Amino acid sequence: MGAPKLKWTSEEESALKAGVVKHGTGKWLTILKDPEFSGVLSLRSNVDLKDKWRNISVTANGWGSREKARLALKRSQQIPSQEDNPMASCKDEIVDAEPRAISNGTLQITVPKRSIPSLDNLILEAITNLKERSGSNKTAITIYIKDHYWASPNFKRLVFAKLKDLTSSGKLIKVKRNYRIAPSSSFSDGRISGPLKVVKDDPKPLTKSQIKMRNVTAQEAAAAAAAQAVAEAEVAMLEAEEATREAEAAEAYAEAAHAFAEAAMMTLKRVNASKLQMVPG
DNA sequence: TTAGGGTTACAG
DNA sequence: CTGTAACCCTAA
Repeated sequence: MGAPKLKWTSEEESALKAGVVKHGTGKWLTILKDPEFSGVLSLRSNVDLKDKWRNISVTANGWGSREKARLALKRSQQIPSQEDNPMASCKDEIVDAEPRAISNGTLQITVPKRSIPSLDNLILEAITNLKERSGSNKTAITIYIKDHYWASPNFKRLVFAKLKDLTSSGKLIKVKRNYRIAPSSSFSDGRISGPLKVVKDDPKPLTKSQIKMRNVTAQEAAAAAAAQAVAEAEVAMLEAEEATREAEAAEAYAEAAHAFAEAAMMTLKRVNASKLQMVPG
């Protein structure tokens, strides 16, 4: 709630988030030196970035490792009246959908370090992290993903189409106006609707000493770009699918979308392959 | 250089 | 006074 010292502007926050998405959590100095963000973050240090990210994580999540420590501290400080009443008997409808997807320890956003963040997983992550007892609505899900990842002009439509698809495929349950994760559905597969399949390709056997930092960074950036291309290809295909029901002339469009998706995948593969060759001095 | 504990400054 | 966000200090 506070707006104390040198408050962070939304611009700075955005830059930070973008930087994390691009370089991954931790690389604060890398993010800071990135010409793309150095302008906005020129007044911040790497430590500031780290701290800010921590704060963002805590507030966005509701329960970071910091809040626990805080509460523990408070408890020992105000030991008085510790009647302790951990919710006598929570009659609240038991919240199912245990956040199984979040077991990263630091949980947090899934940075495109190795895996490709498909829209499916993004949506699941949004619902899981939002922890809405009665499910999350479209708006909340959209905002979540928008805030933590990227924003495309047709993003809203994208999510809507995807949500619809997931609901009809039984992965999500639509209750009234909210979406919940299907009880008996381990979502964590890498499946993507339609014929397109995410290549979990991950062979990362390279020894650290063999890769130049610069190359790794470039690779990750390219992978992120490719992932977005794939996501957009998904949208195109979904929209094509819907269009097919109304107009049969959409076949060409669907084919184009498919071709685009394949092109994106090839780009990804090329990137991964090229990194094996890049071992300059 | 980064992660985390701790402290300060400000809002409610 | 309490909670929170920015800032500080230090071990690894």
